[in-house]
Amino acid sequence: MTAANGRASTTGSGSAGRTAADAGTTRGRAADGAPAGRGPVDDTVAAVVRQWQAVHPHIDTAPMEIIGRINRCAALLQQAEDAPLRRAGLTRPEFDVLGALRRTGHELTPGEIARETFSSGAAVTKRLKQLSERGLIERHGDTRDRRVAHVHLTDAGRDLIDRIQPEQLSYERIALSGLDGDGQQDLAALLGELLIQLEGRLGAPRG
Amino acid sequence: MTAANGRASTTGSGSAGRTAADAGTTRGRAADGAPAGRGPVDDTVAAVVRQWQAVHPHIDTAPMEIIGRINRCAALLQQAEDAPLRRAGLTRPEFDVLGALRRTGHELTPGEIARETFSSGAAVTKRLKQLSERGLIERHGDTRDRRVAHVHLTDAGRDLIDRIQPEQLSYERIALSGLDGDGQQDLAALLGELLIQLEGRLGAPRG
DNA sequence: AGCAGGTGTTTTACTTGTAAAAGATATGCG
DNA sequence: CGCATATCTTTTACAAGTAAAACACCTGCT
Repeated sequence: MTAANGRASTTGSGSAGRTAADAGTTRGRAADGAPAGRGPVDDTVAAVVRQWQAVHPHIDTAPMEIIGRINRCAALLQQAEDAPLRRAGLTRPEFDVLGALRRTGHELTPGEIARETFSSGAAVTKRLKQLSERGLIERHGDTRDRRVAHVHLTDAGRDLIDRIQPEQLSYERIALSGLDGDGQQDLAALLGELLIQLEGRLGAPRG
Repeated sequence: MTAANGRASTTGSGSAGRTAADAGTTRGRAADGAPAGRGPVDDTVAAVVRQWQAVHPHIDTAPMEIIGRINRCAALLQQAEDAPLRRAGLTRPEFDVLGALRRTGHELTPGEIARETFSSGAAVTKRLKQLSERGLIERHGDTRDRRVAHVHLTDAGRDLIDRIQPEQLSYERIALSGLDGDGQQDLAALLGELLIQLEGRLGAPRG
């Protein structure tokens, strides 16, 4: 259950949560969607940004407002998402292995699983050992190339992922429900755009 | 340098990177910004989503398209961001500690640092030990309440963070440069909205 | 005063991840 | 054929993180 980190930084991020004013918000849809009421709510990243600006009045903090928020959202969502998995006694990385096997619909080699789940081969080896001890997956060697193994879900593994995955999706839907439908679509599209750039640039060529 | 994870999952995420078509994109601004050329590029999350839809034709994959992308972006950005820090021999969590001290402008107790950086007290204890062994911070006990310690940057620590933080920001700016100015502002605003909801719901009350 | 209970920090025991090396095969080329 | 080199997976040694317990110290109440 451990090592489910929860990073949150951006250029020295973290945050407090005090203060009140308004600062790095934008035009279009922003923090002004609220009917009338109480002053603009502030996320923790905005507070951090303000602190940095007080220290270095001239810096351009735009990157922090995106990257800091991505990291912080990832951390908070992971905490929330972990709940359904915890109940099933699975870690997220383990869940990802089962998910990869389920959604591809066929056997995978450890190397393929590593690529599918963006983890190191060594980490996958460990996870596979545990998952097979729990009877959720099985492995057998390739007959042609005896270096490679093939991994597949057992019936139990398949049942488990099929039971948990919908719970997981529901959980996520609730977590995102603070954003309306349009907001969600816009956010997904923007993140997709960014991701394409990042994967092209930083991600492996991955033919 | 270790334990700088790099999670990427959403409900059994991970991804391949094959396939080509188009699927879960949205209206408004999307993957159609390219002048003419080659078919719509696809991020890895879109491919995963398609795989799931092939397996369970009726599921609503909307949450995956946001959360999966947030996680994947976070993982890729962290890799990239780590570069400048690595050169300085700092891990991200260590950098966050220095950043918190620098941006608040005053001494912090270990507990405050833990809150600022969203980490556990135990983790902070370890980081402080290392940072002080490297001469970047110093600590002294509170005279009133001898349980508490006060931590402050040394001159060396301050010089280090002041040198690295701008590099870090530049790095981040480049990483985000695939998105135009409007896209960045919209993204920051939407993430801020989401974050406010998440922090209100999942984050500690944090008065 | 004296103690029950709370708070700030560190320690302990253990889990998991990583990098690099080791194993075990495959493959290509002279 | 036979070796050098590349590939797939696992092992090894080690670095952090976590939860829970241990410490050390305050505070308030009787």
